[in-house]
Amino acid sequence: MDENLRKEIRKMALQNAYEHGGQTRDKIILGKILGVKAELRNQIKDISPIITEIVDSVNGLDSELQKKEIENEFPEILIPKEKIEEREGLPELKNAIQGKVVTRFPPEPNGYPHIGHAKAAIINSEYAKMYGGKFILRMDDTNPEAERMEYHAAIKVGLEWLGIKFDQVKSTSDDMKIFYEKAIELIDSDRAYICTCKREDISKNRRERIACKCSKKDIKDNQKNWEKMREKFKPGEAIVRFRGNMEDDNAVMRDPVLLRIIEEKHYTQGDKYRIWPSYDFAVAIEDSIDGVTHAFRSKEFELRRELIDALLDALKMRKPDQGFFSRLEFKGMPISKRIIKPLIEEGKVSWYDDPRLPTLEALRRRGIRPEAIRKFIMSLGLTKANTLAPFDSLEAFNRKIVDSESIRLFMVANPKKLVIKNLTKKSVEISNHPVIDMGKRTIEIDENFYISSDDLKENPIGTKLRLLGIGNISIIENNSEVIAEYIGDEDQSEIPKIQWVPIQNAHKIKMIIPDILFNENEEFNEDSLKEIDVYTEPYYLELKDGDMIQFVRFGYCRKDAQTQAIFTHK
RNA sequence: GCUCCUAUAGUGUAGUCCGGUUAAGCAUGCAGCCCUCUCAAGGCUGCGACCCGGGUUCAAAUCCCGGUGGGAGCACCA
Repeated sequence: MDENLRKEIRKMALQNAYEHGGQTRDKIILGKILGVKAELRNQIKDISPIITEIVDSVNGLDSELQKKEIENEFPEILIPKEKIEEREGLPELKNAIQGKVVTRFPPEPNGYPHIGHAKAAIINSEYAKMYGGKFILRMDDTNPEAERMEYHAAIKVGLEWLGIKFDQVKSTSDDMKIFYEKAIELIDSDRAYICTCKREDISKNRRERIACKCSKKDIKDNQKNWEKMREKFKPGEAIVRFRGNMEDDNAVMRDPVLLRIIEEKHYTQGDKYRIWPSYDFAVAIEDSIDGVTHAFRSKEFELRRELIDALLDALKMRKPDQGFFSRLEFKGMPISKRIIKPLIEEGKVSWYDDPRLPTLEALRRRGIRPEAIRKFIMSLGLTKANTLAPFDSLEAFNRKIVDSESIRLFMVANPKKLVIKNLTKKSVEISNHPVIDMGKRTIEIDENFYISSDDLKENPIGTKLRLLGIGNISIIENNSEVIAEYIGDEDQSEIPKIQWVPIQNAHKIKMIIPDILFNENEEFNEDSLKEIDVYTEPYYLELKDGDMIQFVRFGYCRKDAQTQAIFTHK
């Protein structure tokens, strides 16, 4: 046993003892030394007793002696350990070549974009950015019954607001001719057949893993029926099915639908087509021909991975790598149209931009910044575990961004009139931000103010308050209005500091305070939107709509209009 | 019912593939202190976790087996 090794072990033992109250353990030291010197792993029997001996010896010293030895022999131990550097951003991709990664975000234009869309768009776009690759926005519009131009536009606006840049924008419906070619190819090679069974029967057979009679038809029949699908068959009478495996454990593989007849007018293609590809068929082909190398989507699609691979194999087309992530939803904030739509119809929620909703438009109105959303989503990582993120977390990111650009203003809720008897000041100058130079504003004052009754004790007579920027007062009367006397400017830190608004030029606004829509028991929260009348300084009128404000001692708000502000967060 | 995915502090995650260098890292939250004419931001300190049970191994959050909890799919929606 060479001396250097003994010394190294002793150093480790001392360090570990030092970090753990003067005691260490041989198993831990063994693990540590094997971690550093992998070559010792086949000599465990030899070094174990030595480690035990050294550890015992170190444990036998009192901490003073340990420290002395460290100082003399291994002073480097005393230097605080450097923090382990955390990986920035998303985990590395498999099979990714710098400059050759292509990702895509394929939303269906059937609703307003929300935080879930943001997650998919951000993850895919970050990967393209990370590898210097290409990022595609593809409107996945293969169900004419659901797609609308209004949604298409809203999605683009939302993504633009998020600051997501695309190298290419397209629609799945641009490639209808290709879907037809590929469908014919599958029919001609007997990898697909036309099924004319009833919808319920198909579903039942699928559940029971039974093949239907249509799957036994020969290629010629299928080719004939394909032609009939183009005009003669009515919607629902015939579909193209992939020959998968009716007995597969993965139900998705049980002869899935590839194309079906829909006669609804499409929002961009009109009535040019009546046979439309299903999601699986369209995505498989699109990702392949678009050159997508890595396709990430939420995990409810996980079982489709096998189908998409099988489809592309049958067509001898290139396959992308597929990845999945958990859906993102906030506690008490529904994401699905199924839940939001009735709320709007019942008038419980005003519209898709209601600040209680997790739509991008609502988040924007509420004062959440795109950069906060990006950081937040990146902080969630690529996990497949269910995420029910607390809104707190997003707020924390947002607060840090918004703090440096929010002007500090005074605002009084639950106002109570205050008269200061002996105040001679006619105006005060107050700085717009405590650390950043955002200028100052002058507020004209007289002896009449609003202060918040929240800042008054039950029996406030005799209490002292400091009106921020003005000075100290002592309360002498508390009836319908509070009467106080001015007692000087001295900064006495034990006096509570409060904000105020001069009555003579107070500006009344409506403060909207959004809260979660559904409580723990998933019942609608009747108090989810509070609207209170509050008074602000007149300076509020000089701000632009959309500006962020921090009302001192209240929280961050976004100016929504001259007479209305929305509470963002504390 | 069948199939798949998933499980780390109050919450969200890193680490898990390839067992040891971390008696588990970060953020948020909470508590305290500093700074400050805000209950903000910033700085510092503290609190707090490997779902359960077996097994393999000198060594398991990590590998294996068996449970349990949560989610998803079984559409002519995507």
